[in-house]
Amino acid sequence: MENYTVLLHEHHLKATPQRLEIAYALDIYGHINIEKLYTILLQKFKTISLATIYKNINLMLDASFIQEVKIPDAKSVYELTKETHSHAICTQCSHIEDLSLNLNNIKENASSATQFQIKKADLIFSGLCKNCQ
Amino acid sequence: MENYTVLLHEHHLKATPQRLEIAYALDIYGHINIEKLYTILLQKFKTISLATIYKNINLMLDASFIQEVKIPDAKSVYELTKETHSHAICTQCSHIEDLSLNLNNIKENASSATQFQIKKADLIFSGLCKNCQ
DNA sequence: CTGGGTGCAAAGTATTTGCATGAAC
DNA sequence: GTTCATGCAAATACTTTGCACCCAG
Repeated sequence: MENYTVLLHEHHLKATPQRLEIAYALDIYGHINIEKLYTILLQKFKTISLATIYKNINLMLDASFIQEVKIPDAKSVYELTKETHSHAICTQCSHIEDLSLNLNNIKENASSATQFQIKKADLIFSGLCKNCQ
Repeated sequence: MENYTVLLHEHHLKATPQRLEIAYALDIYGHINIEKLYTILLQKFKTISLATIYKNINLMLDASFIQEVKIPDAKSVYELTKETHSHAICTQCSHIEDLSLNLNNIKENASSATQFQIKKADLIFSGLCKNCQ
């Protein structure tokens, strides 16, 4: 990833320095929670406020520029919107990894079991990452 | 389900009237958020406080008497601990359904893809329930 | 230039804590 | 009787809002 300005514009968001830095941080770190994002942005913008973070996160969510990932026993983190994928989180070090899994079969099973018209499946694994085992 | 006193004791929790009612409400409704739980308990205990709800929910979570279910774009709900299962939520009416799916295969795939030692998989489907389609 | 973004302060909402009283075991 | 739960009030944490000023397009 490189041109966050274009990416923001594609989502009908103005490319302010603060937003560019949020996009950059999400891209580099992969998954960040509000608190950490604030800490990171503070290094670049000495006077940035949490209100700005929250406003932008909410706008970016509305614009589908980013996605929220709800994690068991932890605060939500945010990531740039990419192809659909699942997550694995380490209960020891909190490291989060993306993974692509084919969920078509399981979606069909769920659909016939529930009679739901299923639109998406959020799947998150918890365990120990390679380093923490 | 019937004897919530025994069930509470099995989890090393005293069987107070408030807790019995929480257990009953969770059993009947299946999945409830804090706010709704408070509303329900208020009918039985005119002076119950939200603090009591929160304290009990946290104790019950610690004791694995109940589980939290994090839902996309909505507040968490709680359910009595049962066999491992997945959830489907209707984006229209918020109805939540439990379903049993065999995730062994997908867990193995995730394990080899991430090198994680996987302990659990939380899977939640979003879509339209039979009534809302 | 103009619409929208930023930062600050304040408000609003959600959750936790301390403590005196009361109930479970 | 002893331990722990309850309910209230207050404190803390989290998130949103209003507004004056400023910047991206």
